[in-house]
Amino acid sequence: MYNTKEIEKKWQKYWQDHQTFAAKTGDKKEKYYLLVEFPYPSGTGLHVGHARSYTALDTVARLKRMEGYNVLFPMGWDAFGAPAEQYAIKNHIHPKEAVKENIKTFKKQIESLGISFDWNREFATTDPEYYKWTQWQFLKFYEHKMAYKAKKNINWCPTCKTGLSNEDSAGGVCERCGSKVVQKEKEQWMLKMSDYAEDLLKGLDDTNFNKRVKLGQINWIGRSEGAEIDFEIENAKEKLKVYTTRPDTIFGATFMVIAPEHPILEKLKNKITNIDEIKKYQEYAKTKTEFERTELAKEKTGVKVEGIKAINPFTNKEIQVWISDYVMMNYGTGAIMAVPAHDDRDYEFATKFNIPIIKVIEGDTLPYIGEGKYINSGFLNGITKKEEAIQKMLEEIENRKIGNKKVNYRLQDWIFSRQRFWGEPIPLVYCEKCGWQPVPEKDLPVLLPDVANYEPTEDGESPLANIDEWVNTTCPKCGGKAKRETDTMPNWAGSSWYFLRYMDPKNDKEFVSKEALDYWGKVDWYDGGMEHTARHLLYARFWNQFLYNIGLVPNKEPINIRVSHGMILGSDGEKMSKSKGNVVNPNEVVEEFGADALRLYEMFIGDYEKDAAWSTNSLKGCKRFLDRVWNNGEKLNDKKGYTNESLVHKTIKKVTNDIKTMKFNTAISTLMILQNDYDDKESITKDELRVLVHLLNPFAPHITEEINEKYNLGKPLCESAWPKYDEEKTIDNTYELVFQVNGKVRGKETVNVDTSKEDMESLARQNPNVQKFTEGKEIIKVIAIPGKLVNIVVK
RNA sequence: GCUUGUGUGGCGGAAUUGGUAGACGCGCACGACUCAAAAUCGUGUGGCUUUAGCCGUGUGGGUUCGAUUCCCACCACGAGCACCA
Repeated sequence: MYNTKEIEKKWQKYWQDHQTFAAKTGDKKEKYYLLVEFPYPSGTGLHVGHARSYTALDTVARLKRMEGYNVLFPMGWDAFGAPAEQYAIKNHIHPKEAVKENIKTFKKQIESLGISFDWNREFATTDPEYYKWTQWQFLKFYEHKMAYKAKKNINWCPTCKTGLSNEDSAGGVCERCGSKVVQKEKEQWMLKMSDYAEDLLKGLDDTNFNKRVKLGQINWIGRSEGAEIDFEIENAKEKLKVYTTRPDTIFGATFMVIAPEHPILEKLKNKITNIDEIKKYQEYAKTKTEFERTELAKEKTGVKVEGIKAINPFTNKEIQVWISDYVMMNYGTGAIMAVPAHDDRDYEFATKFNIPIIKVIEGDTLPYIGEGKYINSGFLNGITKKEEAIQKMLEEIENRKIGNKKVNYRLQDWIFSRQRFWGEPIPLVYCEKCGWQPVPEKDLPVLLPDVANYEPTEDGESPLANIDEWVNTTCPKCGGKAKRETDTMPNWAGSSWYFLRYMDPKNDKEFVSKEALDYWGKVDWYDGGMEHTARHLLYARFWNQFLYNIGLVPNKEPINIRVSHGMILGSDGEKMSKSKGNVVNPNEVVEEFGADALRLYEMFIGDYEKDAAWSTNSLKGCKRFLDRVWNNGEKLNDKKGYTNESLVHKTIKKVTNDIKTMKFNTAISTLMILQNDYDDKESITKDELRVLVHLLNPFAPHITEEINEKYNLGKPLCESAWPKYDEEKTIDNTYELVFQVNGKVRGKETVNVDTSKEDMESLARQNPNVQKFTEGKEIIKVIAIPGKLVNIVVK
């Protein structure tokens, strides 16, 4: 038989020695840029899920190369992040050491799968040569007033004295110590992503993302059309501005609700008679974690603001003002007009606190959300169409100058600060005299200090704040004493532009050369996990659009196609995890069955975009198929060409199309059908074997190259042109004509493709079994579809 | 709750400008080889009845000569978002 380990090693070395996968910037061939999300090199090593997506795009990459494209298929490491930092704190080593080790393991594992990455372009986000440019780009944001500092709440563990990500504070408790997480206000660097909401939405039209990916983006941006309307406050000059998508229901607005943090409370505190109670509620709202606000706060809470009243501008009636945490300060204006008859939340609130409810749209139940006839609504009465009522109301609001149309987005500005050690330092310094100053370009990168011992600070600052010799510096403007910003960038920063760097990874003069940007253009095909299709993709698009707007990149949208692969689950159908004991280690699979069998199986497992459960038996089936392909070598004859031409040409056509449309499983089953045909033959030609191993090569690159060489079928497959099919030869001369009576199959006959409808019909009538079912019955209709069937309808 | 996707044999899954449902693989059964087992090869494999047929793609209806495919209602499961006004 054959030794998978020897074969794999041999061909991996061949590809390395011949630089088979090196992409050439500026090459005359047409470019094709394939990208898989670079992994976080965790200590646990490669997951079979990584193998799935890498193999999938590797298959496409190998096909595209053989079709004559200059393929860029790079790989790198997204290596900043909390796990490396925590590991380092615990073991008193620098995180870069841990990262180095993990990358080594990961790389070795990926290489053992024979993925055709161009390793010449490898880098890690943690390389100073890389994060220099991440910092440089941050300064571009700063320079264009797209970065600013603002107070924001962070999840805070009072015991560990550290800020926590939402993931680390799931369930409202600190993941490490179990203490209750609270909200703490902190000054943070922000990127003005909300300015780009409309562009990020519109830009989707210039991409070929599939529906589910586009929807993810659209939901995240969350565009809504409505109006801002001013409500007067009795006895005060202040007006209360609300945002609503339903101005048509304003006659039913019987109270107002404002967010606990709303600034008007401070402005009107002298008029508010229950200010202590209000303050108490504000405190209560602040201590609530995100978890409590969503999970536990099923019941509405709130406090009536005594002493002030608002006026409904259309009914001119006094209405109550309440504060409640179901209104968010960071969306709209932080205040709403509540229409309890026609909004679930307002209804719940009004019933709980006995606030009047006025119906303005006819309907049987309360709250009634649907469309209907307007009542109790002055000039809107009698209208039945929502759109019409909204339009009329908007005109009236603008005529009376009490408000205007307004589009809102859920998309918020990007909180860009992290109080962590293991991230890109934000390259700014603070000078008492000159304020915030960017670090000059010549001083980039701002390196992380080489210390092995660092602990979180008492007050939630980054661990960097404790390292005096690093913090203290001079002001680039006045030369006086200054302090560095100690916050670092989020993990998302480095991954927001890495696809650009791959185009020109060694450049120490620019983040990417213009030449490389112009040559490689967009990422043609980007694959990643479902968990990244919302945020990461949005961040990357935002970052790129910003670079485009300041003239640094040639395309506004950086990615053409984005696909999201399904997960590989354990054999029990559950997500793989150590605790469940259902983890499959790709190393062990390669060891026992070989890389080709693993690759083939992961592509055969099912629909690429869906989750799939691991099955070692199915894997063995794929291995058996490879063995049968190998055994073809035993029965080669001296003849030339294909004995079953139409099957071969059909196979070439289907495999080619299926790979390009990600139907990897059916591509493989088509190859299995071809092999089954060869198995039925006494002997096969070299041409027949060559075409099979060629088509199989993108999936199983090692064994196919070995067979090709062993039987002198031709030059190495990776250096040969992809097989072409002849459309004419895929068409059969005959087909199996189906006879139906009343839609049921009653007989079949092989006929010539050009059999006329008349002949088809008479063949059907002559068929004994058809006669049996039509005998003594009245024939109403005969339908003849050439190439398919004849259906006789009887009564 | 909203948005969205998916429901096909014992299992993973094929097939949709509406036209032979179950390709391919796994598993299983029987047979060959073997002292025996594994591996391999061959045959069969949706269910029910057997010369032929009936039923069958989550459930109920509809359109059609013909529906896994189109339409309506419902059920189940998964994913994403989650008090966004």
